[in-house]
Amino acid sequence: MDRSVNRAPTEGTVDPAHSEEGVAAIGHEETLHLQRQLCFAVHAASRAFDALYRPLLSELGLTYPQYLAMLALWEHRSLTVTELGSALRLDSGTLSPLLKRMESTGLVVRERSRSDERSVRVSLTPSGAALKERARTVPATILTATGMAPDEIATLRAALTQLTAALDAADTPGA
Amino acid sequence: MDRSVNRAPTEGTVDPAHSEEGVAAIGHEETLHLQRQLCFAVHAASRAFDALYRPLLSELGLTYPQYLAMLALWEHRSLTVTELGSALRLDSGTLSPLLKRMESTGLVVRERSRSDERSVRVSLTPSGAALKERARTVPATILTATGMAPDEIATLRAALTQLTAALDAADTPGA
DNA sequence: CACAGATAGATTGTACACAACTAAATTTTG
DNA sequence: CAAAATTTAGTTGTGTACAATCTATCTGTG
Repeated sequence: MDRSVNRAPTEGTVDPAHSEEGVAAIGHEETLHLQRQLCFAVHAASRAFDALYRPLLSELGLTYPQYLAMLALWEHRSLTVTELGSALRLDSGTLSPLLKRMESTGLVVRERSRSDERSVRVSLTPSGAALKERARTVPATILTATGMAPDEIATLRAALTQLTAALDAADTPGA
Repeated sequence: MDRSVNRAPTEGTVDPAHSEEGVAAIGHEETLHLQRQLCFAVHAASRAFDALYRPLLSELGLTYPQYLAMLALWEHRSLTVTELGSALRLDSGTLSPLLKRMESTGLVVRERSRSDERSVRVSLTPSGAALKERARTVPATILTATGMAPDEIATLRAALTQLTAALDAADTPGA
């Protein structure tokens, strides 16, 4: 099948929006429309980012989640699995195999902490640290692709960060 | 490990932002900071949505991507796999197994078109159509959780839709 | 009609992502 | 200090998600 998936539905096979912005009266039952869902817009943007990053990162031998992990490690040099999970919002079920793959490609090393044998410290190898230089061109490429000005990006990022915090809070009623 | 992942890093183990909004001078090399990446904010929001929807949809016997597929089908009653892929921005490698699972749970039926034996039409079963009634409460629950006003949501959704279109365009230089 | 090319889905392989569970180590408590 | 509770990673199972590839079918051209 078509490998370029379904980019830019310029010729909507399924008519993308019934009226684009009917923000006003939503009296009856239009709340279950796909194009009206904020969650879908977020989901679609996330996958579009992934598709754009994929070929760039492939040259560096990284997947997109691995790139996010490297961003955290380039900043902190060394983190425990829990700290990395906290930064990336990922749990051990995702991180354990991801870090194992990154260790097998020589970007990081994992070693049990001597002071607390429960924790595993993930550290950059020289090779992993050196990769930062090759990654420097990535952000500018992505920035250009967004077609947005830096302040617009900052605004959007802030809105999303706040949204995420609100969703988290709603998801943890008690705590 | 902790199953509640790493929600609300209220007590930043890895200090979430070095200065929150240093939108101004980014002269040197701060472009590779995790918290500065719009892509990460989008990615995090997407996963936060998924976590919030999960328990709600679980009661309906749906996963989040399956819910999105149902939204499209509740609107159109019946779609080919390609049309559904176009609406959801998913390819056949994802949709084939997903639809097979939905068929096994009795929500949809799949049948080869007589007019074009290559295409497969996905249609709601009575059970799948009836599920819409039980799903009606979902959007309001999510809306409340966002803590946003409807017009704020519309604005954010529009910004994300535009961003997605820009990323798609950049990803398809020629076409 | 023959046949090259295009199209529709399915399949295979790799990589997230999370729930549920397990094992091991540490901390808290009585 | 010993038992209970907590914390830290890892493992297993299910479900996306996409690239690459495959088969079947259809379409266009001569």
